[in-house]
Amino acid sequence: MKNKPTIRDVAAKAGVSIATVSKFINATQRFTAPVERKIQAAIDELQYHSNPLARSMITGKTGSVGVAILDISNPHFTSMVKGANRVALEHGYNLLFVDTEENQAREDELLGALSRRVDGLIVSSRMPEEQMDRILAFGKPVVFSGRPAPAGVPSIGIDAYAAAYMIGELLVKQGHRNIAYLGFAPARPDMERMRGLSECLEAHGLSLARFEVRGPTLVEGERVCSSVILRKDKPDAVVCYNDMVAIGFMGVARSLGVSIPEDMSVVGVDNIAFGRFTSPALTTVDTQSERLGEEAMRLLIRQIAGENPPDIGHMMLEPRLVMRDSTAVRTPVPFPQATPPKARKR
Amino acid sequence: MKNKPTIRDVAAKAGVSIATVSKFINATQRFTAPVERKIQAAIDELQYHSNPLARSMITGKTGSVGVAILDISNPHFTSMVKGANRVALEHGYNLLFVDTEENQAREDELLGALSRRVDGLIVSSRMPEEQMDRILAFGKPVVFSGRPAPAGVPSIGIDAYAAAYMIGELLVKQGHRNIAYLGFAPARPDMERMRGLSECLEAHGLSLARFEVRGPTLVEGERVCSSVILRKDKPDAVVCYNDMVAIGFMGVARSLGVSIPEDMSVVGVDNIAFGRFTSPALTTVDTQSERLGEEAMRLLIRQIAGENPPDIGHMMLEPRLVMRDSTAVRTPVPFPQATPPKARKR
DNA sequence: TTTCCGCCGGAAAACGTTTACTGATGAAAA
DNA sequence: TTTTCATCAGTAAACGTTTTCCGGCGGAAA
Repeated sequence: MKNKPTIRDVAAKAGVSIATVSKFINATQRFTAPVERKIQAAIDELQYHSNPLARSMITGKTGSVGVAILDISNPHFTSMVKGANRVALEHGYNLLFVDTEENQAREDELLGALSRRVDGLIVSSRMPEEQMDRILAFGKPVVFSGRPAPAGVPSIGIDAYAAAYMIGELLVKQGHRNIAYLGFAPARPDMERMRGLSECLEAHGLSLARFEVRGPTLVEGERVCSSVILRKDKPDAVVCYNDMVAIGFMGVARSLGVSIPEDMSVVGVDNIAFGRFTSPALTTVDTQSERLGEEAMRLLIRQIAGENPPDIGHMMLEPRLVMRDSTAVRTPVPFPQATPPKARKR
Repeated sequence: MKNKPTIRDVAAKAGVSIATVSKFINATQRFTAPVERKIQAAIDELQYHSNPLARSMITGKTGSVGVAILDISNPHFTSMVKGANRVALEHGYNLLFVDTEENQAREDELLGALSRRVDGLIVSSRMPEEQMDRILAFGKPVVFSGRPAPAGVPSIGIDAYAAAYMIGELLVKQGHRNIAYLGFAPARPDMERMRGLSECLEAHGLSLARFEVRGPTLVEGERVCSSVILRKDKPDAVVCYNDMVAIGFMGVARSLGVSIPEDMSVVGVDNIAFGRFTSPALTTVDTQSERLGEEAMRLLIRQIAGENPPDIGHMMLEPRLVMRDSTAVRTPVPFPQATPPKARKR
């Protein structure tokens, strides 16, 4: 009485075999009306729900997909998850998610545990290279989302290089001459952003100052702020790894008496919803977080359905500049202070 | 070669029986050194990981817990999830989560699917009353978090009444006389907030204006803003269902030329991280989101471990006022405009 | 009336484990 | 040397399904 009813209970109550019940439930064969009626009645009465574990054992399908994200408290990722969740649901899949920030060391273990519980995996966390083979040995379809993927693995992301270049162009055009980047070293997506930015500046004969944050978080943005503001050659614009860093940065910048954008322009990346509500509202680059999740899930589901990975390949979303109020045009200083124009070419 | 190795493969390679391998893996029995060595070698070589589904079928334990949350894009919930995730991990559980906002209609179905996949469930979404019996029939331990629970089900939450009362006291003490509440009707947690606020105001001889938002979101806060600002008898303070609503509200209030807190005070509930970065910084009540998740998970795990629900019962976290800059003291208007003092007592 | 075929429903194997239960082996106790 | 007993390893049943195969039944065709 206490225990969940099994298919056997239903079969007994309906007076048919378990095979018949199974086939009825899965609509894999039709039966005569009285039989179907009896089965349905038994199911209703017992409140029977088939055991997904047992089903999965047989079919090899679980009906869930895993999502490994870096940090669930970052709105960029929650948007992604929301997008992914929506299309997963549309296709009858559930989401099983792992916040890798918390785990790190246990990631390996988690992956192992996950591998039999899901039909596929979306990896959105940055991850040490050595973990890659683990992923590739995952044995199930994998899609990388918002981060560079190893060769042969379908992936989707935004063009981080283009995004950064775009920002660079904007800032230079606005007359900024002393631009700093707040990012973190080890991750490759960061490399792309930085490369785009510095190559853009180079093209304009400028160079890029660099400050390191240890993570894409509000508190890191706050932490790093004082060092960039107290720098002897204070930048007139900072571009941040993402909106979180930017928002954190702006918060303490203001409390330190630096007014944005008058004294310094700030731009972020991601276009999280809260960027509209800071003061000043944050200029940023939209990375289409939700769409990223949606497309990643579509890619994954197509793979699960058995389509050839080769013709799926890599998908690149176009970034879009979102102009708000944290950047302002400068009357550019024609040349660095106390240095004759010629010297700049040295 | 393509297929995942099974325990049988390991047993064959090690030259022992599958029972021996199983017992070795689960450390449920010791074996002689050479045997253990052979098994370990076989496992390493084959990269064997036991199939959690098959294990679950036998043991009846899944090693995962489900979390049903209302809306993953609300930082309050992500904090909760983060807390829950942390202690789940500590106890060797994984998190399986469901964003009920997206589902609504399918919630029933999801619950059914979930029930065999998890060892317990944390319910944090508001949910139609009729779903309750479904939950109670879940057959696995359930904890309600941050929302009222049916009798007999362990739960944890903050004292919403106290929180609201606290806010009321603050506003009245600051000299506000025309206070409005932005909430939504059907949910019970909302009722508690509203009751606390209105009873507090009543105690001071004031009454509460009420505006309806359709959800605890930024956009709802934005949407409702104009109607409260354009109201003939414009409130001098609004308390919002949560920080999301408050932040949205403040955003459009500013763009409509209402300056906060000079023209109007605003206070939220939850103390999400972004509240520090709006301008003005948001006065709010801390609901200990992360702790809420942690404690909910502890409660759940204790239940799963077989402790008696009765002596677990209900847990209530104390709210804490977080004073920031979106509220200001008013020089109270001694009596409503154009109305003689006596009339107020009517 | 016989033959054939399509439809309905059941028997049983399989999925990959865990876990009684059972034997066998050797060492310690008698 | 025999008995006892703990220790080590294996056999087989069970978990709740899906799915293949197969037999039986009835009606249509001959």
